[in-house]
Amino acid sequence: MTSRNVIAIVGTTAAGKSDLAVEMALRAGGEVINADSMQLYRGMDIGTAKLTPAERRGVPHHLLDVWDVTETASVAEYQKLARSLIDEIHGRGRVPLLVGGSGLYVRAALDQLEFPGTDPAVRARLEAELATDGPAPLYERLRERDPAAAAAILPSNGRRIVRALEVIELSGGSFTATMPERRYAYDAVQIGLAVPRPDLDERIAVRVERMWAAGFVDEVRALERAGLRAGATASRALGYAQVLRHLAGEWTEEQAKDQTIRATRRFARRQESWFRRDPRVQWVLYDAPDLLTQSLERATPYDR
RNA sequence: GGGCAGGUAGCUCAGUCGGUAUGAGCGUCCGCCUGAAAAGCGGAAGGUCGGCGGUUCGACCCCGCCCCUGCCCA
Repeated sequence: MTSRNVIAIVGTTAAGKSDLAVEMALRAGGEVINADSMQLYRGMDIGTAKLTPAERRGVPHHLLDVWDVTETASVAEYQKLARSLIDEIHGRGRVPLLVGGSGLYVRAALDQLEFPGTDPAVRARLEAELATDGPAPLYERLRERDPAAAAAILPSNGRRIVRALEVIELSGGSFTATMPERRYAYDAVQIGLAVPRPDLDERIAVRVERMWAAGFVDEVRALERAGLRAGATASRALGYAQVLRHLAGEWTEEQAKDQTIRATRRFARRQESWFRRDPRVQWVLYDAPDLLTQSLERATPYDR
């Protein structure tokens, strides 16, 4: 039985991707590569629903706990890490299982996609400008230098305008503001775990309740001492951002919890729309009795 | 039983000194996304303004009665 080069398991948060991945890895002789932007952070365990070592059941898991919460995340860096891991696992004759709900990270690992460079100084300057003047003047400049990019970016989206200007400045060229055609860089397959809305909303609420019961607030408190507030990415993670506001006295603990549930649902909707657009994703119902079999079948091309 | 406050979008509420509701936030639905992506941004759908009468050219807004909710007094 030959299997694909790389098996990806995608879908919304709380769909059960991690557990399925372990099952599949056990059956297919695989190793898991995390594709969840927040699970890359060290110490963010409860809030990201990171599998405990016991739950990993002996299956090697990669790209967990590699960044400090004070570091800003980077897809480009993730891409390098993920790809070298894929090669490494292939070298061992094993199957890489890419698992996570960060759509862009999955594409960075699997697809032909190149990220133009960055420069902290340029970025900082543009961001400072955005902070003081708002997006309008920056957008005006973008329109002059790269009309095509400007047409694809909304005038109110300061973040994307800044990045576009940064790339243009550094490269002297233009910024590709639309995602390229989907082309795998590997012989990959993506399995999507589909969860009907009502179930999904319920699962999210349950998950958040469990996080709280498991001592999530203490986890955030400890990370706060480790500099979480200074982390541009980690401080904005679902749950962490809300608890931070509670710790600052802005919200009660109950409010922080409710807001976390809301925000997570909103996020799950964004994840759905991201993965739904990718016609290559093969969907399986999260609670199908033969979920594992179905998933393994899809990971095994009989047509060659 | 009496008094007061209130009944406007799924929820919490603005608002109109009578002239077809610019309604807002949240929620819902949909879309975008190339070095922060659990981030960032955009669009749409939702209301017989508690009910029935009356006054008026015209009522969500004024009047009457009724229903519902909350508080207070008996």
